[in-house]
Amino acid sequence: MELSKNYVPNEVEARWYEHWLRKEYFNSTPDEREAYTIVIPPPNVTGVLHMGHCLNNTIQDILIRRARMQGKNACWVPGTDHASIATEAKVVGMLREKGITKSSLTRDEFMAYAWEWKDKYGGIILQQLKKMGCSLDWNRVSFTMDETYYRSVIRVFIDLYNKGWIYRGKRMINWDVKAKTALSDEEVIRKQTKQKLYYLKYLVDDGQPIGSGNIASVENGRAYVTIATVRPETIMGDTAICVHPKDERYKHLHGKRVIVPLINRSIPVITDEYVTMEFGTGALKVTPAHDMNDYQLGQKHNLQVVDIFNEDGTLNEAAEICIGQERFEARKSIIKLLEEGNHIEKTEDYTSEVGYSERTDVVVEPRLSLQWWVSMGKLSEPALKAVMEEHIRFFPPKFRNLYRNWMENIRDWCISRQLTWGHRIPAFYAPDGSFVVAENAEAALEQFTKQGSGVRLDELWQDNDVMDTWFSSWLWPFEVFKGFSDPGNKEIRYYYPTNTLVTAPEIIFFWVARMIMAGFEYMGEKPFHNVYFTGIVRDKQGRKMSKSLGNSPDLLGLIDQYGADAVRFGIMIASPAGNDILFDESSLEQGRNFNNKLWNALKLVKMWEGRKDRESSDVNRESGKITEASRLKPPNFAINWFANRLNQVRSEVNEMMEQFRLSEALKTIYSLIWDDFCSWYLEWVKPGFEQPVDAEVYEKTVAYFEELMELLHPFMPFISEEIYHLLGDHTDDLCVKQTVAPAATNKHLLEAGQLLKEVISALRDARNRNQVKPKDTIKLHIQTKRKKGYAAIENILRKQVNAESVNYTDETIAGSIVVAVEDEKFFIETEQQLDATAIKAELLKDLAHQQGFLDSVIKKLSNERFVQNAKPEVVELERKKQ
RNA sequence: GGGAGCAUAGCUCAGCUGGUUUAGAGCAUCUGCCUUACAAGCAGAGGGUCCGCGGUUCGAACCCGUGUGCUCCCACCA
Repeated sequence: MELSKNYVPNEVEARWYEHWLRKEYFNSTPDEREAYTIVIPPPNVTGVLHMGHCLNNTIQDILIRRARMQGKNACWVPGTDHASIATEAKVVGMLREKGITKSSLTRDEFMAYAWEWKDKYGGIILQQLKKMGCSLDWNRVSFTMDETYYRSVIRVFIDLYNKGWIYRGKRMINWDVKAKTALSDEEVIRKQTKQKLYYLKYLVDDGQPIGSGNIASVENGRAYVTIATVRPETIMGDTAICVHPKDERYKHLHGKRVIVPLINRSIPVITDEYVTMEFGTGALKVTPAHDMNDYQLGQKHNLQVVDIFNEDGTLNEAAEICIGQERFEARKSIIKLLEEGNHIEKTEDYTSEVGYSERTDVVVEPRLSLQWWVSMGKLSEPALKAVMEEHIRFFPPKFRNLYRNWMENIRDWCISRQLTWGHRIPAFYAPDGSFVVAENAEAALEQFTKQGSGVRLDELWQDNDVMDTWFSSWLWPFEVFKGFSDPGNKEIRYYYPTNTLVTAPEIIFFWVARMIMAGFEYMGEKPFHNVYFTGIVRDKQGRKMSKSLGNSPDLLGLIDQYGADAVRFGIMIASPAGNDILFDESSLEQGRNFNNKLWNALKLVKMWEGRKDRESSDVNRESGKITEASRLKPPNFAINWFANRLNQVRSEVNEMMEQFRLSEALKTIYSLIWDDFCSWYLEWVKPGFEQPVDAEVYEKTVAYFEELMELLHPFMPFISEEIYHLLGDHTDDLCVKQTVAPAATNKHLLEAGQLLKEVISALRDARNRNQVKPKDTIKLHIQTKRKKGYAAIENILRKQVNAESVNYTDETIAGSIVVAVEDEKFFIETEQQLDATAIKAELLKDLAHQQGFLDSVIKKLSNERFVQNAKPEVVELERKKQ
């Protein structure tokens, strides 16, 4: 068969993925084997594949494929997340294009559009994962709003409510005035923002009437207090002024009242140690309705709460002035009014962090609102313990500290969202405002009736809010196996706890921590044994990849250009667990080059296929002459050495994989293939041009190559499968080939191989330095105590350094290039004119290095305290160096 | 403000229990090669104040202290 010059991935990839699917290799059902389970972190239905997914899913596929080849029942569950905010935004956008506003639709109508959108676009990302070679069990695709899943989410809500852990409370929340929704703390992005700090004068209320109209001026002679604020538009919500109790400047104000400018409301001066005396003027305006801290202060001091904003961020009647204006408009108007009234003492530029909505990028408004909350105290206890006691292991372990810190300071979780797409809160209200929590209206009515309420079914209405998306995805590891909806079923018993969760550290609190909590609460067992945290994929300059920066490469384009294996290689080669990856296309090039290297090695071996010769020996391969050395069949050394080297690396790779050192494992395999196999082994056994190849050499080489492909397969599944089949007529597939444990290795043989490599490199270096042309042959003289050992490798050595002859000598050969490796000496005799001074300089440099090394050893050994204190084996080691 | 982490070659990273470490790898660079598998290649080479300072130790890239710089998380002062 004619093989193309270079490896062409696209056709190969499509063909093999199709084949694997047809053979149903990725499908799993419970059986007697050990299960190895991974649930995919469900991407948003709105998502398209990006570099983060690429990294994350490549890692999962490596783990799953490896487990599959180790005889485990590998099950990787795919699925998507309904992503309420993101999806609703998409659907609203789509409707807008059609000229439909969301408010003109009923809930059911909107949901119909949303489902239509989901069915049309929601599966794109899963299709893209196939291009990457991901071996997901496609019979198990789950969605967080599947019928039973949906019902489970509702029932979990009801259960937690009945346990008293879900409550409805008026709390200060982050409000997105554009999306008109509550945001979780995690959805608020804090950004340094330039602002102005206004110093406002509040008159002390001395019982004197304020000037006419409703704008009071600060008149000469009247006492006032100055406060600093960046939000003058909220002064109408002020219900107190607060100073530090120990602040001497304001002691005279204790117990007094002051007057809010413009609206002339009289408010008390309170004292609290919360106030920082050094900041601003040391006097703080307290606006409980519009600031998190002020709210807490207000509660502590029993202050009135005056909410001056509507839900869209415009001012309401309670503001008394500027009613209907948008908050930033109102700020301008108020400043103007304050200036007119001489209430502004001064303004300063000021930079501080302001919260912005992750979704709409508008400034978040702290707002009092009735929301649904989960009290986290009880839930977090076992979840914290499991990680601290390493029942769940984190890779890298440094994230345990982060986790503990958060879990120990955990706050209640606001789970209601003012959206339509999602799991609707199962609370039903009667016209009098009372409510019950129930699975449906009929069940709700039953409860009302039991309570003695005479409410009718048609009078009940259900809460319009939906739940935070994470309130569904925290059930993911067990509900994909129906562990909650069908407790104790065969699948959940077999697959749960899952083995490894692979995810980004960014969502350790959003998702990982909550899954652990839900797992313990509903399955009585942790959801996974290990958590592998990937890094964040950044661009070359270290910036996070984002749509707005436009630095996010088109992944499918990259797969087209380089091939999926090369992309997998490129993303994995330099990404230890937990380390951010500075993504650079050059690593994909490296992957593509590696593909080619494999391809060319295949071409070489295939060339031998028709030329194997059972009768041949090294004799006719070299020159036809029978010599003493050639009867020793030098390739035996190469064959035996590589068998050992292969086993050695396989053990190393096993160890690395156990420790989740994936990129190191890949590097090790890369080097085994490129250096040991291609650069050394193949060169050592390669017959001369158009010479036949020894049948044993051929067969062993093919076997080694197949083993290498087996080792590589989890990382680069397509090319390894392709080469495996091109190497031989296999009826099985590498994808499901069962790996046997690596054999023990022969230490001496490995050391001999290492020495041979070093000798060859040293001799080549000497040739290079002395400008001996590659084509020019040399005469090699070896001064060694181990002549016997050289017999086995002499032919390899001769070929590798282009020597026309190899002799053994006890004496120095005059006029030759001297090379020393360990305690062996080599003399290169050549026609080449030698530069004696250069050679001497080289030798002296080397001697100095050796001497320095020796000196350090002698120094150590002559140090009595070293000999006394160091471990005997260490001393022994140093003695040997001498 | 509280917490965590990082700093090793131009770049990305190894270096696990302090001792074969006068510190390694890949990429990049340089030199020489179109050598019948591969120039997307081959053969070699150069490249380091292990962030600074102090300490512990017979011995420190590694342990301790401290300083500097960077990253992330949490909480935030109006």
